[in-house]
Amino acid sequence: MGRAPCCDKANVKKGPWSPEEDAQLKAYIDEYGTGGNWIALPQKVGLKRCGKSCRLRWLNYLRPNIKHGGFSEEEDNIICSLYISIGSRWSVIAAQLPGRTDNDIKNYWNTHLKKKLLGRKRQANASRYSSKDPNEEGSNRDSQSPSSLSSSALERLQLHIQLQTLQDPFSFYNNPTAWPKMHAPLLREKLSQILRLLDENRQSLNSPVQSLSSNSLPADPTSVSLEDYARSLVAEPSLMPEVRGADDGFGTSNMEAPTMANGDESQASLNQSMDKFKYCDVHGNSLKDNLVWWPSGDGANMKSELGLSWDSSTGNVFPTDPGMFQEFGPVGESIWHRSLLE
DNA sequence: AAGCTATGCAACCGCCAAACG
DNA sequence: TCGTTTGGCGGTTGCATAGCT
Repeated sequence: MGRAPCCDKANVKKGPWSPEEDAQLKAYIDEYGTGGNWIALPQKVGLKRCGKSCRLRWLNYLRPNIKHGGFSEEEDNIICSLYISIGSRWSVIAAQLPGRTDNDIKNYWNTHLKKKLLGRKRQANASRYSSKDPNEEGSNRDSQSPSSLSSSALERLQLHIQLQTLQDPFSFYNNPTAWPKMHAPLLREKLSQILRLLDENRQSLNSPVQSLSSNSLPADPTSVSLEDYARSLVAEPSLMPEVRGADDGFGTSNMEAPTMANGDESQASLNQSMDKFKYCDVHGNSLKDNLVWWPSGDGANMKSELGLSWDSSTGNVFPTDPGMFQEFGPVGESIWHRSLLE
């Protein structure tokens, strides 16, 4: 038996709010406030609405100083940065953008920013795969399979790598101050996890997709390149810049430039694989010239609220708390993963 | 002009955790 | 301590509209 509903659904109006209802609710709250009890509010106001519905309407639409649409580039940058750092915590992100609601930001991310950043093809792939086959029902939900990956986490990882590469694929070799944009050991560990799961899933699904070293490649060239890049980093730890500072590796202090691998056939190989996708979105469209994602302004006010560190020299945000990346664990199947299996 | 598809967004649903008795 | 209520949140749905064929 489930929990009791918050209101009598049979006697509650649903759907879009009329201007009259808006006016009624607004007038009441302006005069008396919410009274600290949303459930009781509709009755006081004289509305046949669920208390939750009133709350949502007030917070997302009627509340003073709400902005709708017209997101600025700076707001775009903040949303992208925070999404990559903390994921879909829309209320936290909204708290950094005065006048914006979590719902608005969520919608804006889903309908604009995600596409802008990741491109449209992957969206199409994702929807094509989503639960068409009854045997796959729920397979794209994070909670279904303990041995697969969170789509949100992987999406963030993909964005992170993509954005890093977008800025300068070899910044961590050439510019000590630019490193780390992501904690290297953690990144390597998570990449290993992802790649292992990709392999496991390919085997278990008997996928026709060949290994990446073969001539038969999946349809999405950039995903291939990302995977290729990831494999290079995992297979050749000397290519992965090491953090040699005295702290936990998440701060910006005491970082030294990573050691270059000597030799370097392996680096040449890495260069080659990275060249395949740098400056491209998932379709291979060039991004370099028309996108700048990291805020150039002062992000200091976000640090304390979010547990983030902000490297003002590079404009990158990363967590001071290692647990912030716990979602990279194997908790769900990814869209990225699915596109690789095509 | 009609039908179809894609897109954007408001609103709903259900879960979770805090507050409360 | 436990059960219930409520607020808050993120994910999802469904409708209106735009754009395309």
